[in-house]
Amino acid sequence: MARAATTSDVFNAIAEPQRREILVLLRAGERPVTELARELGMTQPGASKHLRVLREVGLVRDRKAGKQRVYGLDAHGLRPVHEWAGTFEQFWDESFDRLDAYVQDMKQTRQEE
Amino acid sequence: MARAATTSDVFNAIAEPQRREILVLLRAGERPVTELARELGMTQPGASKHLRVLREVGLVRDRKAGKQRVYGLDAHGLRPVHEWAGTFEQFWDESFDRLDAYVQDMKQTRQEE
DNA sequence: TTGACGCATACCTATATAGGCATATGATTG
DNA sequence: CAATCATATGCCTATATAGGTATGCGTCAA
Repeated sequence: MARAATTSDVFNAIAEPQRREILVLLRAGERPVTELARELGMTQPGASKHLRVLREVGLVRDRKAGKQRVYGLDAHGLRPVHEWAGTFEQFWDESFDRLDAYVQDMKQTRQEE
Repeated sequence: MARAATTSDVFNAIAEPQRREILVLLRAGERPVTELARELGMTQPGASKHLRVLREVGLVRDRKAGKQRVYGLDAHGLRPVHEWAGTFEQFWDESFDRLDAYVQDMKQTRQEE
């Protein structure tokens, strides 16, 4: 099997650096495709493709504005990411003393089996 | 070009659902490979491969314990993910930056799906 | 030393991109 | 209607997996 589709979920969608850049740019406001492409130094088709992925997972939405199609941020879908990573918060501040203690525990437990 | 390598950064590493499951499991304590594989219903080589990716981006550490190799969590690398997603926090609760009512309607519609 | 056990790797296959380029699609204007 | 601008897509290539299977390697017990 290949890697999971980027359209399958938000975690895959934001795995791409350029897509994260797009989201950051859109934080400052809506933008048409060409402007996004220009600001990020990518081709127009390239920008459109990334925007499509972001749209399919619901991180951006588009709105027609004359000849242009304006993309805007919908960061709602990033909340699960934030919360998921947040569940590990207690582990990244502490020293590993605690973990090491746990390790010793496991070691003993196994030896006693 | 193909997609960026999973080993390139944490965002790519956690894009894989099974790897996220591994991290969640390790939150409860260290575990040898075989036990992880059993608990997650994957083959031993499969678990080893995912663990390798996680190790290369620094999300897990391994320690030899006799015949076994025990893997432990090092969630430190998840902090950037949490913080990055957090920079969008102001956008997922309240009204959108400069998006109009039309956008709000779209938001509600999608949330109801 | 010989097995047995636990794990990492090599190898192979199918798949999903990311990108570049050409072109179809839509909308706007003269 | 024709020309033009703004985007989206189709097509093609090279690459990076995710998984499965077989196997090599190191460790421990008898």
